[in-house]
Amino acid sequence: MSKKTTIYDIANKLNITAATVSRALNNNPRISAETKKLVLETAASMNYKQNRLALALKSGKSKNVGVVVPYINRSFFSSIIRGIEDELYPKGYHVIITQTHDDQKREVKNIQNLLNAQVDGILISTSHTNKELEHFESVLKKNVPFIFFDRKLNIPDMSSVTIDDYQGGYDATQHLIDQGCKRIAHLHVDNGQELYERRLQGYKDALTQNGLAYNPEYVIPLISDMEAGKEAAERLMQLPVPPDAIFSSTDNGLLGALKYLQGLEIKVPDDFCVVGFSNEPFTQFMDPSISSVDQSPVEMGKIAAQVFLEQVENSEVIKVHKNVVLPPRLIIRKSSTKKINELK
Amino acid sequence: MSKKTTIYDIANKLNITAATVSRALNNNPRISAETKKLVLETAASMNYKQNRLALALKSGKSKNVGVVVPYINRSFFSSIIRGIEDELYPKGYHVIITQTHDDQKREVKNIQNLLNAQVDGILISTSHTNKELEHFESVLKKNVPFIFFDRKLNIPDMSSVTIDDYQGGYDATQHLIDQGCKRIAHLHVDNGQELYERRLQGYKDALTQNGLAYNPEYVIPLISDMEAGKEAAERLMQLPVPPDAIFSSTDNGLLGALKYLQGLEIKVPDDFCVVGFSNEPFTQFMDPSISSVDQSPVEMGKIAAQVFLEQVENSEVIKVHKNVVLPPRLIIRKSSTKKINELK
DNA sequence: TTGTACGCGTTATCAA
DNA sequence: TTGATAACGCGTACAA
Repeated sequence: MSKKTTIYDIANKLNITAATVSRALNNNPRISAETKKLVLETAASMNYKQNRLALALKSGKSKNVGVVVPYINRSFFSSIIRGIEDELYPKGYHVIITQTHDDQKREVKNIQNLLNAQVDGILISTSHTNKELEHFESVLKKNVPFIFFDRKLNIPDMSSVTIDDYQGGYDATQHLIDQGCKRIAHLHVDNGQELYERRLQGYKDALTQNGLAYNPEYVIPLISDMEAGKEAAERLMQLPVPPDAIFSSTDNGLLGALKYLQGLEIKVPDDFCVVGFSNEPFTQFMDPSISSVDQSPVEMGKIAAQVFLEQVENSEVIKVHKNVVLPPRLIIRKSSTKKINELK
Repeated sequence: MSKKTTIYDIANKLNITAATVSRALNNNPRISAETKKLVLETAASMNYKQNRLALALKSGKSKNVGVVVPYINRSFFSSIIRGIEDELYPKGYHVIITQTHDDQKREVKNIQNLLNAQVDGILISTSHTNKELEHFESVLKKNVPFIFFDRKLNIPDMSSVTIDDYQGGYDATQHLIDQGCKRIAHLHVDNGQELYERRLQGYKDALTQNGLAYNPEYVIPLISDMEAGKEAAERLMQLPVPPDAIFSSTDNGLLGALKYLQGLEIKVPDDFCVVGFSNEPFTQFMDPSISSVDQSPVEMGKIAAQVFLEQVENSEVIKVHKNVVLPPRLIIRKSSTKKINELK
C-alpha cells in the first residue's frame, strides 16, 4: 500500500539533506543534538525502517549467513540450526536455510547461490566426501568464512566443529564390554564419510584393547535406514555364532535391528544389549529406552556460530581458522543396562 | 581473496559498456548474437556471478521469504519448513528462518527485522492470540504477502493454511467411542490459541452426538509439556469415577500422562485408551505405539508456499488471499486398539 | 554542524 | 544494436 519511507522522505520534510538524516540515525557525533532529536522523532512518526539491502550493497556485508544441511527436518540438523540461530540472531544476523537432499550436485548449487546472495559466511554439513573436493577448493578462494559442522572435509585452513567420533565409538563399545557383552557387532554406515570410519575405528580399538578379538563378520555395512537395519540384524543372527550386542552408528538402523530382534523374542537388555548413535528423540521414549551417543547438536550449532563470528570479526586482520572437537556423551539407558548391573 | 567480478569488469575487458553486458546476460533480444556469445564466454572465464543484492535493490524484490516459528527444532515446525523450502527453492527463493521462542515481543521484532531485510513475504505460525492483534494490523499495511500456517489470527484478507482442528478433535473422540470407551477425558491446552478451542469443541460435539454426557471434570487445562501431562493424569485418576480414555491435544502432554498410568500399572490399551495430537515421531516408536492426529506438516508447508507464490505473482493485479483448511488424518496405533477390535 | 557528491552492482530508459 | 545516464537507498569522504 503505502510506499516505504526513505531517508530522503525524512530529509524533504525537514528541509535538510539525506546525509544529515543518515548521520542522525547512526549516532554519528558530527551532528547537533536538536536536529538529531528532530530527525529521530519524524523518523518514528513516518514509520521509517532502514533498508538492509541498500546498506548491504553499500557496506559489502549482508548480515546474512547461509546454512547448508541435507534435510532440515532431521532432528539432529534442526537442532544444530536452532543453536546457530539462537547465537547469531542477537548479533543482527539472519540465517538462510538450504537443503541438499544429500545430493552433491545440489549442494554445490546451493553454495553458489548463497555466495551470489552475498552471505557473510556459510555453515555447512557436507554430503561430499574427501574424494571429490575440487568444488570446494574453488569456492574457498572467496573471502567468506566457511565453517563445517559434523561432516567436515580435510581442506587446509578450513574451520570445523565436529564431535570426537572415534571417542564416541570407543565409549559405546567399552560400555557394552563393561556390561559383560562378549560378541559385539557393529552396524557401520559406509557412504564414504570419514566420521563413520572413525566410529568404526573406535569400536575396533575398544575391542582389541580389552582383549577381545575383532571379527569382521560382525561389522555390517549399511545405509542409515530402518529397513537396512532389519536386514543387518537378520544377517547377524544367522551367523554360526551370533553376537550378543550391537553398537550401531545410526539410531535409525538400530531401530530396524531391534524390530527384528523383537520378532525373534530376544530380550533386550537381558539377552542382548544395544547402543545407538545420535540420541534421536525417539530413543528415550522407546521401551526399552535406547542408549545412544549424544552429539549435543544445539551446542554444536552455537559453537559453529561462534567460530563464524570470530572469523568475520578478524577477517581483515588475519586469516584465522579453528577446528573444534566436542566430546561425545554416552547416554546410558535401559537397552544396555543388564539387570545385574542396574543402577537403582 | 580475489575481488568479485562485476559486469563492469567484463565490459572493460571487451571495450563495451556494462549495459550491453547486462543485456547479454539477461537474454535481452536487443543484442547481436556475436557480442552475446562473446560476453557469455568471457563472463564464464572470469567466473562472473550475479550479485543478487544489487538486483534486489534495483528491482525491489529480494527473492527472500521470511519464516517465523516458535522453535525450529520442533519436529512439527522443522517439517513445515522442509515443505516450504522444498517448494520455494526451485523458484529461486531463499528461506530466512527466525525463532520467536514463543515470545510475543520477540515475534513482533522478528517481523520488523524481516521487513527491513526486504523479504518478499512472510510465512508465520504465530504465538499471538486474537486478543492482541494490533501489531499485525499495522504490519499488514505493508505490501508483502503474509501467510499464516497452523496458528492463524482472524484478520480480514489474510491468507492462512491450517488443518481442521475441530474435525481432528471430533475424529479422535469418535474413534475412542468406537473402541467402547465410555468416560473420555481431554487434555486441553489453554494458552488462548483458537486451534485448541476448536479441538475441544470437536471433542464435546463427538461426545454429545453419541449420546455421551460432557463432563467438565474430565477436561484438564494444561500447557504442552510432559510434566503437566503427568499432573493432569494424576488429577484424573483421583476422581471418584476416573476416565477410561484420554484424548490429548498434545502428544507431549500425553507422554507424561502415560508415564503416570504406567506407574499405576494400568494397561494400555486394554484398560485404557489414548489418542494424541500432532503425530510426533516418537509416537510410532513407543510401546505401545500411540495413536495420534497427523497434521501433514510437510504438506502444509508446501501449500503455504504455494499460496505465497500465487499471491506474489498476482500482487499487481489484485489483492488476493486464500484460506486453505487441510483435513487431519487420524493415525490409529496400538494405544487405542483394544484386543477385541484388533485389525489383524 | 551541515551539504555535496559519489559509489555499491544492477537494470531500464532514452538517445544515438 | 549499442552507449550514456539515472535510479534503487544508504553511508561517507570531502568541502563548506
